[in-house]
Amino acid sequence: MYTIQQLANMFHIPPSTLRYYEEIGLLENVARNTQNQRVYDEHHIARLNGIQCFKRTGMPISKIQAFYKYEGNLDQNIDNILNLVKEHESDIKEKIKNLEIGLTHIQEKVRYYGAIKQAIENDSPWPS
Amino acid sequence: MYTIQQLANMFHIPPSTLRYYEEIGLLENVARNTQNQRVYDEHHIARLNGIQCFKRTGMPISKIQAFYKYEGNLDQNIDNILNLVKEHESDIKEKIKNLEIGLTHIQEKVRYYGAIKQAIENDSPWPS
DNA sequence: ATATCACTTAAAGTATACTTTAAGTCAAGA
DNA sequence: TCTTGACTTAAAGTATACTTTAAGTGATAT
Repeated sequence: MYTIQQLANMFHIPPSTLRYYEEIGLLENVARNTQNQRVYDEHHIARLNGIQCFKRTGMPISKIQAFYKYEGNLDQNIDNILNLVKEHESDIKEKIKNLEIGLTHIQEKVRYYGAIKQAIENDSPWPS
Repeated sequence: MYTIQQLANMFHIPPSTLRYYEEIGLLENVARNTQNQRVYDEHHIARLNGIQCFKRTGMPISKIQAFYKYEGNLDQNIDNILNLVKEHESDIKEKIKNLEIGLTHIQEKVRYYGAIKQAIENDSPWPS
């Protein structure tokens, strides 16, 4: 049993984000204590781990919502959920490819400006 | 010499985005014809290639702006620009790492739900 | 008793990066 | 001449994903 602040610390997100995730249906069945304060459990920990995995890889909220909607009724949605994760797999691979192409260009720029810096420093080595 | 529509086609972006980039200073010195219409040249082609490289790797507009600001006065900003590109290099590497970690998790899910799908199909192979 | 703290809500606000709209100009084709 | 098409502007609107604010509740600390 966890308070909203404990979960916030655990996942390095503000409490407001946890309320927001609940509001949009990403966190479900959040219990309340006698003071009407949210009480989370292991299910929410697991769910948040999943959410953070999806978010780290750039899955939009709408798709994360769809994923957990399908998860809640897996028998009827096994094809949907399989398509969703496969599609996200390709998305990630494409993102990695783009980043790798971009990385080599950026590294060229690092070398290029590094060389210019050297040239400038050699041009006036002892500022008189 | 290119019209806004030609550049838009070339870079697969709407003309409004080209106007927007000019408005925020990413595209500079755009000439006008007698009809007051924008006329772009090879410098803008080169600049847009650079911008798209930065954008593909997730560099925020504010940083792209800073890059070209430094580029315009390189002598005074060689350290700034070198820091900027090196920082972006690390950003890209971290993004790739995150995506690769996420990818293995997603691939586990693909296998997991694939197995479930098989199980469901074997459970009722001939719907009577 | 009172202040403080951790929570609660609904609604409005923020950041980023465009995109759309409305109103207008200019030149060429029917 | 009139319409069409490609452009122009400034301003408002959109999408995504939160974040902040304002007002309030209830338990604990002084």
